[in-house]
Amino acid sequence: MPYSKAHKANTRARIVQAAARTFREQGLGGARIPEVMRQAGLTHGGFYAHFENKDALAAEACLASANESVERLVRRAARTSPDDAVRTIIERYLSVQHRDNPASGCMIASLAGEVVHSPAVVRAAFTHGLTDYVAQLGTYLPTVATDNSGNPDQQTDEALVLLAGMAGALQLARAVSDPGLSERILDAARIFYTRAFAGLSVSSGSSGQGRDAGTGGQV
Amino acid sequence: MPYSKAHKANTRARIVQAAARTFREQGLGGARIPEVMRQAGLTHGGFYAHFENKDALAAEACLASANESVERLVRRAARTSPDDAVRTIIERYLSVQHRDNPASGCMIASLAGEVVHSPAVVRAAFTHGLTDYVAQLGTYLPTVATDNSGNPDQQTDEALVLLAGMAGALQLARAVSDPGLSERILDAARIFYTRAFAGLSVSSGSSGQGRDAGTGGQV
DNA sequence: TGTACATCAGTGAACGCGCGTTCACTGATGTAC
DNA sequence: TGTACATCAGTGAACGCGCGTTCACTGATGTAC
Repeated sequence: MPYSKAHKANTRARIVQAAARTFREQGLGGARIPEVMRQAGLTHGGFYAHFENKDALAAEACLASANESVERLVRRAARTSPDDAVRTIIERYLSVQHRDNPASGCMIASLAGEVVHSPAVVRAAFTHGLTDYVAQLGTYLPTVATDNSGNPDQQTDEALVLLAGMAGALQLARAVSDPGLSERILDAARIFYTRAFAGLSVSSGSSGQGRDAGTGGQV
Repeated sequence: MPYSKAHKANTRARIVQAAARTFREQGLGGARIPEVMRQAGLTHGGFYAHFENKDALAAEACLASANESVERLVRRAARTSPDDAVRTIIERYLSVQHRDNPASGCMIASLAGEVVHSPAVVRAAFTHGLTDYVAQLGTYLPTVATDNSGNPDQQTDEALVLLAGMAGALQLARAVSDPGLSERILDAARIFYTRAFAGLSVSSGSSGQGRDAGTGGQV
């Protein structure tokens, strides 16, 4: 019985954490296994003692990233007044910090485009992570933005729209090569979604709010 | 002087068209040059007589796809009453047909996620294409959804938000492995953006409207 | 308590496939005579 | 007008790199005696 069971589990967790960051930063295709292992303080050969293949790791990374974001949502909401929760979430999501720090950011925005071309394991994990995130996000929404048809799942619908909209805007802000356009996308989307989902008070100003140095655009 | 100049230009155009479809369908990383050339009725060796490398082709494909979409926007708007233009655009964009036919669909939704990791040529072309598309989309917007601060570029801001939101929703609808969730994303987003950008009348019903067979989700 | 042993997490060289790219060749075409 | 020729678009075999994956090995650890 060499090493404790905890030791291997610990190592595995380190690999998943490294993968969660690297995949978000480099994409599913761009991230390389040797790089992930190096980030976890290991060499590439040991990888297959922990995972079946790269796709299996990608799947776990999706779930880990989503959990990370959900927990951050919960922690952040606990600190603010309920009314401010949505506004704060939107402002953080559509901030320059989030745009510039994909490694610690929302995995939906980072991976959605590539997941379409990924095998079932990855897509299933992505779907699961997205569902969790949306469920949590929905709990902060006022349930007034879309309609009043009495649909009990309305909060989820709104959360889906908000998440999709923010993720789309963040992606475009990252993709575009014109810095002015990039900020413009963030600003316009921030103002629009704040108004639509967080009541009427809009904080104007360009990409503001979190411009202080910090842990960087974490969502 | 073998062959006419028109002959080579013609071939080149065929390659770009094939690339525009293949890149949108398979992604920038997933599309392979031999496959593109085969789609254009050629073999892979001839490729470098027309383009410097794969990235140069990707850049041209971005522009071609964007032009295709802009022209479709213009043609479609010319057929409907001005008030219905936005509604029609939103309903088409967020349709099951568009989701299931990326090859002829919006290149923003298909490529945004990968463009982030692409070299400058591709990002520049993507940015250019996006700018053109947004400019055209802006001309159909009523300029009432965001604010009334008198900003002369407000239509562009709104178009950016609308495009980002729709592209994000379409991407998620494609990425998710649960068909029910996929349709739900499209439905929720369609209702939301129609309400926000095309006045009050909402066409409910699930993913409806364009369910007839057709040329397939072209945007 | 100390020591030999069995286990297996982790190492790093090597393999092999896929794909972008190159290159020597071919054959279809327009021009010159 | 017909024919030889020069050009170069297009062919397809081959190259080479990157990266996922494999594998023989090592050495750190917990257990048995």
